[in-house]
Amino acid sequence: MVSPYSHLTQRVNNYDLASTLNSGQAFCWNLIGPNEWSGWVGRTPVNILRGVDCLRVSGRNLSREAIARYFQWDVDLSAITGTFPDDPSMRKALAYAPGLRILRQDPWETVANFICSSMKQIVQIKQIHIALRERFGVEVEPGHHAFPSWQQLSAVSENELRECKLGFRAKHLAMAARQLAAGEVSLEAIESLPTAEAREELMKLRGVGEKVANCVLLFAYGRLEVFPVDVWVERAIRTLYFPRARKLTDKRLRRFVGEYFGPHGGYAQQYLFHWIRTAGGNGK
DNA sequence: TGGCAGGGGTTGA
DNA sequence: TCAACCCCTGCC
Repeated sequence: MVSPYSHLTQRVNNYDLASTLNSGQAFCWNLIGPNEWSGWVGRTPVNILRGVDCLRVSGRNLSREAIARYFQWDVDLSAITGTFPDDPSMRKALAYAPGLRILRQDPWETVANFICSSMKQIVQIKQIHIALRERFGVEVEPGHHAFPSWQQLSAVSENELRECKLGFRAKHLAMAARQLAAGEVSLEAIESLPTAEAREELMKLRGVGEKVANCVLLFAYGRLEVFPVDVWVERAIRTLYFPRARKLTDKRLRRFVGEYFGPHGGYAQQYLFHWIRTAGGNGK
């Protein structure tokens, strides 16, 4: 039986869909027309269109609740950005993409994506993501393969994963899937843990260090205070906030970002990262 | 067209 | 603290 194709329309203001889908937090979205993207919410393939004052989502068997949660369109963005520190760089980053949101993605898909992200650029991460879907995912609609679950990937060999251009990350992903299958870590249980303990649990997974764990906490578990520091952000923080510091240890930098950027530091980080990466940090 | 450097990180010694 | 891990992209 073919499930019904439907549309959902949500009135929004201050939602920058392009920046949100193109800011290195999700890897399953493709631009298919002016202001229109094709991608996934969990195991549901959807298209989303940015209208003048609304978002229009189309797909089969849409759940408004699941879509709203993924796109976080009910979130009061000004209440979040209002807690950001008021300094020249932060103001420029905010002005550059004022409606940028942090999505709420599936934990396993996020773990897998970020295990694959190490030493890779966004284009390459997307290629790996697509290869994993097409090779191992279930075809839920003609031509649309859902991202493979950890149950599915736990039965896949390291060599088969290597064929998806994972390189040395193949071993990490295969082992992480097997650890989940063996019950060593529960992604569901992490939902209710305090952030520090949740991070420790995630870091038990092979291929998940502090940076990847922080990305998963921020993009999948909604821990908006968590501030992942990668080489882009590190460079940006050093240039923007410590231009004259010859010696700024990693420890001091981490303490600074944890304290300075406040209760939604992860959100602030996403604005800075997107601005630095796409505008070069010069406020274009 | 080919050679080379370097990349959004983790692991293990 | 640091090399090793794969291999793709961008640049010359």
